[in-house]
Amino acid sequence: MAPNVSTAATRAALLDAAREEFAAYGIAGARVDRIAERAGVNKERIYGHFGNKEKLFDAVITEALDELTTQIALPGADPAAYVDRLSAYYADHPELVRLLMWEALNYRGQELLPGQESRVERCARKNASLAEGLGQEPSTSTARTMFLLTGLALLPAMLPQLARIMLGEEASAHEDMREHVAAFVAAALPTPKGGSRPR
Amino acid sequence: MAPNVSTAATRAALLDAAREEFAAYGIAGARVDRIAERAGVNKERIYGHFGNKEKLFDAVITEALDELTTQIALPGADPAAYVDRLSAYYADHPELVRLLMWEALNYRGQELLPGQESRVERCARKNASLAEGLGQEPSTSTARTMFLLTGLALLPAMLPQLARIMLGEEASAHEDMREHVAAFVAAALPTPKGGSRPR
DNA sequence: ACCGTAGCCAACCAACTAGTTGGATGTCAA
DNA sequence: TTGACATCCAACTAGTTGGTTGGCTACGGT
Repeated sequence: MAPNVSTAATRAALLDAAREEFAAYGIAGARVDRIAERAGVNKERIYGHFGNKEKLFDAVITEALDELTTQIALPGADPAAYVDRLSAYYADHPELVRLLMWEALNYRGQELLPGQESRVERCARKNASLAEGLGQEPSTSTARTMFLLTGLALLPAMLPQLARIMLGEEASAHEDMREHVAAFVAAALPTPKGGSRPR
Repeated sequence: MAPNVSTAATRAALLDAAREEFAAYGIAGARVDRIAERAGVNKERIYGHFGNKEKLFDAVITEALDELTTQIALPGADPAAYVDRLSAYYADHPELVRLLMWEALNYRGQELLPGQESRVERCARKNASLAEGLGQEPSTSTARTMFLLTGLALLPAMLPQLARIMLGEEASAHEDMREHVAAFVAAALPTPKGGSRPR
């Protein structure tokens, strides 16, 4: 029979609990017992729904990236504005930043990433949008720029300890930092004159 | 009596082994037994020299940052060149990048970081150097720029899985990426005209 | 010669951990 | 009514782990 509401609710509760636990502690540091407890579900259900700890992590990061995609529009004609709203999203969702970091540290170079095909596809669309906004054809160069924009938006949340050392109390002024990042990007990337229209 | 060569050698071997283990697996994922085995030293010596696992990590990252400081000159008048050589250093020492990431993920906001005072001091010197190179006074704004330059140099090694998704095979072209980062920085930051001389 | 100490070791310990097992309950189709 | 199956649970298992302990050896000072 089709899974009923209760099964879907169990799965959702486990994903929510796992997101918090993996964001805080990573894959090796997360505890399966704690995830189950936080979800109010038996530990065996984690294995029933997801198979093992690592597949649970994959499901968590895939879901978090899906949510990002539904909420943040493509770069378009204004990369600085794009970086600004992406920065704001990451500031509001530090768990996604941390999940990407744990994933990066766990990455061994060749194996497929969770949801790889759709992630590649989405990034290609972002690259195309950025290229159009810059009045250029999509290329490796524009993809590198897209990578740097994504990275710049992530940096403040990725390196809070470095921000603290470098900026002291000002490290808490997140909005000022976001403006600084957007200004940096605006200076680095020319806004195209005439021609291209934003979508 | 003063520690003899053998004691210093034990400590050095433990630090080397710990650097590899912590870089690869982080604090929670590292195994004390593996560190001791790799160092060719009894596990109890870790506790004898460092106290506990977390203090060992602190010693490792402090040593790695000390080495960075001895090898990379201050920003000076050419921030793009600075980012280029910093990028090259991080590309050659991915273990430092990873240690900074594990530290970031372990950071809980308020507690002192290992070697905090000297790290703050070094960053203040970098900020002063950058500010002078830009023909400005050191300020929170120049400190934010310094933070972004440091972050840009770190990005490719910090997010290899994202680079892979966004750039495909081109993700392995590290030198091209470094040039792209340096060009991005050169575009974002004006080179001062007249006035300031590089140190 | 003896004593104290530094530095080292093998073995140990108490607690922890991911994953499994045997069984219970509810639902639906025959 | 019965059987099959999905979904759930408490208890368990086999192995892991950070840190400790009791003792050995070498060395230097008295």
